[in-house]
Amino acid sequence: MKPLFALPLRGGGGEPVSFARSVYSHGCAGLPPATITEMPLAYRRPLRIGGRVVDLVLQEEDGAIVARTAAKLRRGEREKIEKIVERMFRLRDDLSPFYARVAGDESLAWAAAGAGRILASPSVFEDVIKTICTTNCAWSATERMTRALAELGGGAFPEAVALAATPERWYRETARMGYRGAYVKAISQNVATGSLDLEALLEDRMDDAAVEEALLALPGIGPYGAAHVMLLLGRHRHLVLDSWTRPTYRRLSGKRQAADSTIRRAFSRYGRYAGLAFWLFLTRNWLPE
DNA sequence: CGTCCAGGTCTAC
DNA sequence: GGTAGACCTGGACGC
Repeated sequence: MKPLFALPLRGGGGEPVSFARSVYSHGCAGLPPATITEMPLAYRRPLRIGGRVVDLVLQEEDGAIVARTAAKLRRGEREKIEKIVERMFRLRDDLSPFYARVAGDESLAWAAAGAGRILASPSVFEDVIKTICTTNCAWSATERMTRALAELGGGAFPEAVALAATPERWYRETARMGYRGAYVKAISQNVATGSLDLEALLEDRMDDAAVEEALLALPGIGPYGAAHVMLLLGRHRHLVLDSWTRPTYRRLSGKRQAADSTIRRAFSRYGRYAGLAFWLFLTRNWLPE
């Protein structure tokens, strides 16, 4: 397969980007959820483009993210895919202030080698829906729900129009989403009609408070979900506090117990990168080395 | 077989 | 603004 394009592994501030250390916070970016150990070699990701599903392979070569596909692309599609990959790796984010901040840090200095690109989905819509599928259930249930969604979409995550047109029965009996089904369908309907524009949350001009407010207004998205989606949007202030991160923090920090307010205070020194610092602190052992 | 709860959120006080 | 209770589902666990 010939390369489609090569995106330099550099962030918005010219800082290094480690392909192997670009991981997603949850199973949210991949379908099916890829494992972290696959990342250093290649990242496969089915992508919907021009009304069909294209299998995209991304890997690191000579300091760049190289994309390939066996599919025949039409005019303009290569550029579209390039934009999508740039968004997924959040290559325009400038993490250099964060790297400067952790340079002398005992627990996070390692991150300055290019970690912290939390892989996002091709669309904010996909990230939001998948995040809802992580709430109040075991991880196995999240995988089941996202697998069902991918299957409905013919291999890639379905578009809002398709989800809006899917009967409740499917949500209940096939995806087995329980009460989440109504949330997913409602959001999909609003996106499909155009009354809700989740992709607008990608705009840099929006401030964090406005993005957070818009996310919290969505059914099924609360403080946890908003913090999670915001990390995927490159807005790193909020800590993702849930039933996995809380005990993991206690285990790694050696604290017997820690209230949310205490954890927040412990990471407040990272300022607008507090949420990213927290996440990297928790997931260091997910990464190679 | 019943209870609990998992990478929470919503509603009703 | 803060806090119980309910909520789909299905695996884990105790009895």
